[in-house]
Amino acid sequence: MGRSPCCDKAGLKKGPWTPEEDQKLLAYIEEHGHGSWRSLPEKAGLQRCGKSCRLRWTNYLRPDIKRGKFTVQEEQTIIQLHALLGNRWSAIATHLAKRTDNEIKNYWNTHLKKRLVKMGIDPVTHKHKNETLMSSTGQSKSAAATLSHMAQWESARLEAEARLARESKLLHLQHYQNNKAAAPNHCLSHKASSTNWTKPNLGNGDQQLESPTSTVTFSENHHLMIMPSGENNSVPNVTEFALSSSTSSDVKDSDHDWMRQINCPTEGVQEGFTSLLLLGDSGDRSLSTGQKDEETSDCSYYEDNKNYWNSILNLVDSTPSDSSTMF
DNA sequence: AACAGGGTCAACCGCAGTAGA
DNA sequence: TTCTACTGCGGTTGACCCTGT
Repeated sequence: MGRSPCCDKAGLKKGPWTPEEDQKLLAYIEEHGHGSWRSLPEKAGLQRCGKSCRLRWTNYLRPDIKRGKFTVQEEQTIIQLHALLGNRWSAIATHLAKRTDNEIKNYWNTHLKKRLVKMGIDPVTHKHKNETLMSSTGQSKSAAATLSHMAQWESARLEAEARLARESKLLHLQHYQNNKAAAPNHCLSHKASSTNWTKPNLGNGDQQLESPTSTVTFSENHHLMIMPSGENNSVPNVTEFALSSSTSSDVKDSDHDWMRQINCPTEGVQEGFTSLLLLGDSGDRSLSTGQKDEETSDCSYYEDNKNYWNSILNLVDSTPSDSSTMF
């Protein structure tokens, strides 16, 4: 596995990009597409390595990037997806419209992680510090195993979906580049159009991307939703894809039933752990509403944990209650 | 006004995975 | 099968900015 030596070359510039460099890169990609990143700098007249150009493009210059403050919904999405996926920023980024993995990673490290720590929640496990003490009981153990199983399954599904989204994005970009000559369009006013991804206007500020397998709705004000796409699906849907992948080959139909049971609506799900977390930094909150005595706390922790994961699954689960097509 | 310390974020580094010869 | 070239990803760094003293 030879590692790319591109950045070791002498004479290549490092550090912050100048507006002139940005302009060169932007102009070149608009004109030719990025093609091979390695050869791009030379062709574009940049004294940079290809890697640096790619990073600048993907994290800053790309037209479909939203900058500025994260909304509460975005924060919630990040926290919930992080609980499910861990530090897989690119996978998380596929579920946040117009945010880059780098931006999400930075935001997590500088804001969200600290907030969790401040509240006594382990940012890695997303468990309240007290929860560790409860883990020795049988019920908690089985609950933990159940939740872990659930998380693994969802993780595999999301991973597959993220991969699919990436592929579609690529196709979309290629299509965009191919169409550029016919219909010149400034990069920064780029409008999504592709045979694989469409972006209908929902008229309420929401943006929707439709992949061949599912429709991902992004909203400033609403939870992320993934819905089965229209009737003309010639490609297996995301869930089927995930289920057929090696990472989730052990998930059988019985697991789906099991998932359904676990995922049945629970009172207070929408006000789960994360929502409470986001509502304020008031610090000394308990996991459940009200005070718990010692005898009931174990059960309550289990309930809270279940609610937490349910809220996560509500977020990522594309399954409307009656959509038998998904399973 | 000057300095120190902390926070933020763009950019870099290096590993891992993959495609193709 | 092996090697090389290349891309993608996550962790880390460091310059810049802000705030408090």
